Amino acid sequence: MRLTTKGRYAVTAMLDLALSHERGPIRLAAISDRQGISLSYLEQLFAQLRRSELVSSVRGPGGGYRLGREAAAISVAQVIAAVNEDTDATRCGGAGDCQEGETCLTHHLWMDLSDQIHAFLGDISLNDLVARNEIKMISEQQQQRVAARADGDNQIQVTPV
Amino acid sequence: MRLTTKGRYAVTAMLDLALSHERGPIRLAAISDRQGISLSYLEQLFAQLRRSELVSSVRGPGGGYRLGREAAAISVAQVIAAVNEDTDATRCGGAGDCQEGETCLTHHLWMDLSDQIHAFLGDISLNDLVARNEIKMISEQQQQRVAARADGDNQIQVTPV
DNA sequence: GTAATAGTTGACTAAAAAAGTAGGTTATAA
DNA sequence: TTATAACCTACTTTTTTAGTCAACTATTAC
Repeated sequence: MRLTTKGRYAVTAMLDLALSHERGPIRLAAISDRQGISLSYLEQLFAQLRRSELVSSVRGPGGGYRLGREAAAISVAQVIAAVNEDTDATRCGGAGDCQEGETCLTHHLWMDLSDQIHAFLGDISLNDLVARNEIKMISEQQQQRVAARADGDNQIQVTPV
Repeated sequence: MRLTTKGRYAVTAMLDLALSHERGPIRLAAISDRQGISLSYLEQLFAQLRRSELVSSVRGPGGGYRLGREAAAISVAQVIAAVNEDTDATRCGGAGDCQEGETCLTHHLWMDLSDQIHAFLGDISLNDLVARNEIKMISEQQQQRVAARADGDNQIQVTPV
């Protein structure tokens, strides 16, 4: 079982996509700015997300990424699984051959825990997250911060959305 | 968030203690044999478990480890916490300063997940595990295997308990 | 008192994974 | 035809895991 920055980044990036998907394809550079994730790292993650068909891409100028299907049909568990973070808590991957081919003493405990985590993460869709008030507020603050930063850096007036 | 062999070993070893605690202090070497965990590694884990007062030790011949308090009063969550596996799913440890001092987009999601895992693992005591039938059966098989191994290796007749 | 037992401690190591970097290639819209 | 942005591969650094090793101390039994 591991849940690290990688899985968290993937979910955060997907949520960013979900929040702004009506604005057409979203550039990874924009996600990088808003979420503070390195562009190169995002590229790696999105390669995996694409293979799992959770996103689709548009190349060239004006291009970027879209959600592969509606936000209500993408669960947090699917996003985490796509970047190879296994939410399985057992050592044996559920096979029960944890200790020299036999079942280890705590196998059933980890199975139960895995089920819990799966049930929890599998039941939350990106749409559910988009609807949450805390998330809406954080998203707005992030957009303002990015706009302010562009303003200060380049003296370019950014048109508010 | 991480749950690895370390935490699993700790819980397994503590459960082994709980299963045989009426036989007096248990040597780590015996746990090592039954559970297939390296003795040196067990020593490290038990040093941490001792600091958290989850076990007490008896030195010298006939010595070993005992549970620090009754099995019903030790939760799986406490054991895992004792060996430094944090069941916290956030990056910030719950502080909410995940992204350059601000709260990241998915902070609340990971907080909720942490709560779920904590609630689940905190509610299961070693005693609960001891009472489970699958675990009783696995424990018996392990004892038989160890006895058979000693028999074959040394031609020593082991007195059954 | 001496030997055996069993916990106690700390330093060290190999392997794996995570996290991030760097540099180039390809498709496409303007 | 040029700028853009996805795509891809290889590499590096850092952290963590999962151990090993060696020496030390307390206690019991003879």
